[in-house]
Amino acid sequence: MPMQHSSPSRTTGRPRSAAADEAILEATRAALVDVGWSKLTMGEVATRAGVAKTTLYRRWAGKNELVVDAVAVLFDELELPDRGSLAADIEGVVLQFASLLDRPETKTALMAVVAEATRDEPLRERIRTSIVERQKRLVLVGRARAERRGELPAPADPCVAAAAADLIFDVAAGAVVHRVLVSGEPVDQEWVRRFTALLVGGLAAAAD
Amino acid sequence: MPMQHSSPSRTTGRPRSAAADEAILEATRAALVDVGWSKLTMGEVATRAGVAKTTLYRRWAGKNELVVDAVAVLFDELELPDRGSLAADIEGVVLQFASLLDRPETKTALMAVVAEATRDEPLRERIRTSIVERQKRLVLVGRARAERRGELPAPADPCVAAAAADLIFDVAAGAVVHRVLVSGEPVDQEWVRRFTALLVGGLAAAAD
Amino acid sequence: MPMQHSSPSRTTGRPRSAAADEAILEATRAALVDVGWSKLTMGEVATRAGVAKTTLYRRWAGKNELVVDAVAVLFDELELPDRGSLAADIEGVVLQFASLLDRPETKTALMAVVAEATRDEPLRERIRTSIVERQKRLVLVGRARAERRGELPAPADPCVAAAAADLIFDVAAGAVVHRVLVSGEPVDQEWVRRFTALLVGGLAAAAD
Amino acid sequence: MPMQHSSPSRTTGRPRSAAADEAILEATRAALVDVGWSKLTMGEVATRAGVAKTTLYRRWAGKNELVVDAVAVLFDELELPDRGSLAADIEGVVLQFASLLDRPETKTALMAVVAEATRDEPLRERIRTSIVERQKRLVLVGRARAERRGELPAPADPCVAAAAADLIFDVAAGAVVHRVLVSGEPVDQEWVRRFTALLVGGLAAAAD
DNA sequence: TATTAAGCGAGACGGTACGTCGGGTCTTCGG
DNA sequence: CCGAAGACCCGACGTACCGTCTCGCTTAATA
Repeated sequence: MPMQHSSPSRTTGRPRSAAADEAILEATRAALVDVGWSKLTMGEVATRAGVAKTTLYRRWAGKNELVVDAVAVLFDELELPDRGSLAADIEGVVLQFASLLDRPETKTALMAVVAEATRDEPLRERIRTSIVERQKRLVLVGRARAERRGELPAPADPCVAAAAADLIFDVAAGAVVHRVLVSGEPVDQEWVRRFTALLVGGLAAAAD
Repeated sequence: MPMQHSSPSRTTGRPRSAAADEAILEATRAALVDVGWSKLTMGEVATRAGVAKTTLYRRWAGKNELVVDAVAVLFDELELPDRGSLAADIEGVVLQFASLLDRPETKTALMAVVAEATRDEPLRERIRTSIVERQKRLVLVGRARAERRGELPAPADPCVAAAAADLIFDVAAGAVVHRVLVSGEPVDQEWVRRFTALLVGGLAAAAD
Repeated sequence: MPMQHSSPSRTTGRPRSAAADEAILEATRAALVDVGWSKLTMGEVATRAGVAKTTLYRRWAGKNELVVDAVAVLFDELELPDRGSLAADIEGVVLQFASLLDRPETKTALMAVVAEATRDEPLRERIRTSIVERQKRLVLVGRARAERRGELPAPADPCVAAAAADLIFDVAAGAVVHRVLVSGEPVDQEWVRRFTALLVGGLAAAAD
Repeated sequence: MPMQHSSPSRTTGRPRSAAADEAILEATRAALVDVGWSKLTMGEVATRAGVAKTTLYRRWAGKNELVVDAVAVLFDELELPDRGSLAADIEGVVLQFASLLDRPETKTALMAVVAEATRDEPLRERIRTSIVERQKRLVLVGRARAERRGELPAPADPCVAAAAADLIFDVAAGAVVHRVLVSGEPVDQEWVRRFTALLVGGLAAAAD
């Protein structure tokens, strides 16, 4: 997962330590918690992981890529259990997402790598595949479930459906991120309730 | 505006050059366009501004503070002319905001300083007062206008009104930011139309 | 004494404070004792003297010139009372000179300004007139006294006499300076006795 | 020779470049010639040597230590070939020493580091072992040779002998240094002849 | 089993930027 | 015109990380 090797698969020589990989990612997360993104150094990560700097650079191109990989796994925790209604599903996942964003390692890292990505297309792609697309899947699952429940009509055009899913994703994820990181206000029960009402109401209105 | 002086206003000694201030901020914006946030150096800014590094440090504590001030003024361009309806007002301001975020100096800087701010309370406060609060005002203006037009009911409780404004702000700003910087998709006429429909529908539903 | 003014003598305007001059030199000596030559700064001297940096630069061209003037006055303390014999005179003045060199302000400053002077002819001249020539006078006085006593013959040629005085001066001053600053050994009674014996013996032998 | 390593000899890691050492010292001497001591900068030396500043600081604590090492090697050139008599030996070595002191790199550096050493005991020690002691050896060699020739009596007490050697060293080195650097007069054939006469006369007188 | 190609730790390397300090100059005000 | 205060430009400081490079050593798959 870390880096595409020059040779798609070597066979000779000593294989890379699998243990080192996880130690490095773990050390990266720990360092993010302790010192934050901007004071995170490759040397520090290497030391914490009990590994030489060379080993880091053999696997990741730099700090950006390393941190994306270290943080990406955290976003796999997000789940969408069936809570019985569209509103309940939304409230559940929004709370989950907000509490994930509140963790120090994601809080300090996420916006930073996004900022770096504005001038780095490969990084942008990596973020998209490692983090963004995995969350967007939740929107599709939730939508399908709501349709099955009859809460939302099935879209006529699959292309329109995709655009709608993108919109919902940007609105939901964007609102939470903005609330937490920019406004700096808590995503509490009350806010989630109001946000969900707004979103469900908008979806219903748009469906007419 | 740059830095609070130790004494609110000294009288002795040579006064600080007012011209330098603007030259520095302008140089900062130009450098952001050319090299982006992470490769922006204080030395480079000083050179571009025709100023000594010490002059920068005398006025700003570091790169973060400098960039916030340099970028903040751009957000004052946002306006909310009366376009005749709530939907038209929202579409107008969202398009404005999106095109502002698309400028290279804001695109590269905004997320970066927000990321830094997660570990720096004074910086967070500076961002809030210099950038965030100025935008939030637009929400209040738009809401009042919609109420005057009869598109939205006047809220019973001013406290509830404030929370609603905050929510709308986080949703609108967050959605645009996420669309542009995270999803990396354009905020075009079509997307704005769909987003506005969702938001207006949600507001109408919530008002009932 | 400090600096030759651009106009040999002005008449209009506020005259320079005479008190400032002495305060600055005194502050310079004090700072030399505290921090030594290489960490001595003009700003520090100005602060200690309760004077603005501008005032320093109006009177001295730089650190070198200031320190020469500050230290020069100390060399005026050297005296050559008649101790009854050439050897006693030499012993007396050598001890005086050594104890002067042992003072922290001279110890740290003297070699430093001499070093600077190797690439700065005006400074070399200033050192010569302010410090060196004043000591050389002692040699002439001592020689004349020894001749009056009949310990040394009067030189036939005044030109030869001058060269002899220069030689004695370089030998005496050089030996003490080298002993104190380079060898780092004390100039005690015993050493002075041995040195004087060597010098007087040499003079006597050369006189034959 | 440059700096005592923390571990007397490491085994792991990339070894220090031996070539860099000589390049740095050579660059230091060249820079001394061109710009003198007080305008000599570590950055300039690094650039001239084609080396990073960090490499300098990894090996030497600062400018003082670096310059001592750079200049010390020049003093190894001094030799004391047998010229047949004590006076001839002295004249020879004094001329050698004077011409060494006349070289721009020593002239500007020697007094400077001695001045610095007045407030820096480790530096003083470094100067002593790297420069001073090596010259003092010449005195011992010359003395022994003179005794063998019968020009000087063998000293009864070895302790007295050492003190005498120290005295001669301070007188000879001090006189030359003072003549060249303080008085700023040339050490020509004539001066050397007169000085040697004085010294040999003094030694003879003291031996009685 | 021996070879061998790569991985690995350590740490020196050439760089770039940092934030600070001091130098010497200037610009203001008040005396 | 002097003097204080302090901002100004400049250049050097010594440090921190960067990402790369040598070292000597392990380690496992292949021959």
